[in-house]
Amino acid sequence: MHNSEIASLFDELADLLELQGANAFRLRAYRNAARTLGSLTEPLSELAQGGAKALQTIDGIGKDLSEKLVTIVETGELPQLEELREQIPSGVVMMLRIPGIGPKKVAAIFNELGVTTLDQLREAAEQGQIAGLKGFGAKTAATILEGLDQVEQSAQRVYHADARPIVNQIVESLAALDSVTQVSVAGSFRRCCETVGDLDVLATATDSAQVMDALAAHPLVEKVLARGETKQRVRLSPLFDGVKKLELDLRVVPVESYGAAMQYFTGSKEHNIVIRKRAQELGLKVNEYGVFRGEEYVAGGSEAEVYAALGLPFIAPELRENRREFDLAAAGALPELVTVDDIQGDLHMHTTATDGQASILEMAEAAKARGLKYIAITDHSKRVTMANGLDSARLRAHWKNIDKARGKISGIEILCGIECDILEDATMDLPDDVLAEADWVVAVLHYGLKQPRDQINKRLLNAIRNPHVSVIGHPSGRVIGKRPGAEISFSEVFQAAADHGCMMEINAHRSRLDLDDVHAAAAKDFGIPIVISTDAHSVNGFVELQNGINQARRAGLTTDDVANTRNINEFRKLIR
DNA sequence: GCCGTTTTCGGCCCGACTGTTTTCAGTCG
Repeated sequence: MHNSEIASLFDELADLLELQGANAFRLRAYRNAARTLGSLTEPLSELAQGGAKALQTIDGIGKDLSEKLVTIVETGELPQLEELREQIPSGVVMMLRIPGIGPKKVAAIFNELGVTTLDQLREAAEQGQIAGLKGFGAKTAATILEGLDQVEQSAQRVYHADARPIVNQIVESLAALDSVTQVSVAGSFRRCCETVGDLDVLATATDSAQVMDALAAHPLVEKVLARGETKQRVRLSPLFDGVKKLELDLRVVPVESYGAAMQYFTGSKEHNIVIRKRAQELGLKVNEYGVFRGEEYVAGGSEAEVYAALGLPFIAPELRENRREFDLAAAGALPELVTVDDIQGDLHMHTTATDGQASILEMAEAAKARGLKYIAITDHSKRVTMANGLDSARLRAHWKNIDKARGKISGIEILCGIECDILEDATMDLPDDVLAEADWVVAVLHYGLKQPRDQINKRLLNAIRNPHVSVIGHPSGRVIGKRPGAEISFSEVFQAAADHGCMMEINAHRSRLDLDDVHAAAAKDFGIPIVISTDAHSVNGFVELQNGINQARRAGLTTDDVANTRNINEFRKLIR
């Protein structure tokens, strides 16, 4: 069973226990554990070989949870969970996803009305049974009916890239108001998470009512869900088809609290729990209004002030996940994060030779316009028949065309590359003598991803040991690890890459973001050069670079860690 | 259920908003 599946068992257990009214701190222990397990880079099935004791070295895993983990790994199930599932139908757990309805209300609905499915819930609400329950009323019944419509939607999250234009429009329109002095986005969007569940916007203003009125009247706002003195929650209409309706929280705060509020609402929750504990230890209190010693205001105008009051340097939002930012801060070793402007080359893209939409020259011109100094054209190899992949002869002809294109454009270098499949039998899709002629070889797995872990590992290791392979694309949990039974041993793969001078790619395409932040951070620890590539299939594809940068920053990468921040000559030296 | 330079008990971050109440519990972030 994969780590993320095991993590979701713990999350499910927490949901079920919560419906039974279990101690809140016990629930937190399960949820913390689920979060930690989900972000491990080594398979739990392997770690569990060392027994319960070995698992207890994982933060947040104690005696009880380590024993449960061993049971799960050995038997594939957990008796306690099975038992709870029998007591509480899955439809009841689904009710927890209705906005505005929590465990207490769901438990009441289940226990007092015997409602066990969402359909029954809708019926009960429509017939007035819900409003008749103690502690419930007409409003709650209406909330449930409305929420039921959103349940399916609310499971989705929205790509950062899709939320960006929405955020920009709203922030810009609020910034234009007379009474607004500062406005900015906070939350998971500001932390540059790959996806966002909702949006948080913060403002300082001389007239908070004007700001809230303006937001309510914004063309992107579909409905005001709640409004108070300092806080307004709205539902947005989608900017594109197929993107879910985001909810947005606007908070209007005093100028002296702006930094504290930014810090508070940027999160993450886990980062802030550490912040608040640290404050307590220093005899201080931190909330969204500032840092206080007793009643006395100590800091809060800027985030830097807040961190300084706690004896900390400013920590970049992307790092605020309580992973290792506090250790790095203590060691004075917070990284200076790579930015999108640092990138000089893009090393993964397609043309009309295979499944791209633009010619070599068009891609080169678009890359140049984007400010890039070099690119690698990396069309598919023959195994990818669906994309009209190239065999040796077509590839050599394609490289000749690249050479011709070089003569028609100046100011950008074009490398002759190939995205070569690593076949199911662990050999490469093209012969070594062809790969040897390439400037740049991206080795990837497209097929046979459900093979056993050992075979997947073997394929990756073989590619890494092939001296003609420049970089491994798609190596992370995204493509491989999340497929049951096919997790890879990251330390083995990363160690091999480090030993052989093989790079690792952060694939920036939003829907196949690969080598995510957690794995990129692990790769950095092994000293592997990392390239951030767009996998562009059209001239518009380069905008995706930002997604890769987001992951790189969340991984704590600097310009030194990212190979394609170097100029072409320095970059060539890194290619083995 | 986890954790410990206050270590085997007693803590565990903090506040806003809503609805159903008549002073507060539930939910959310």
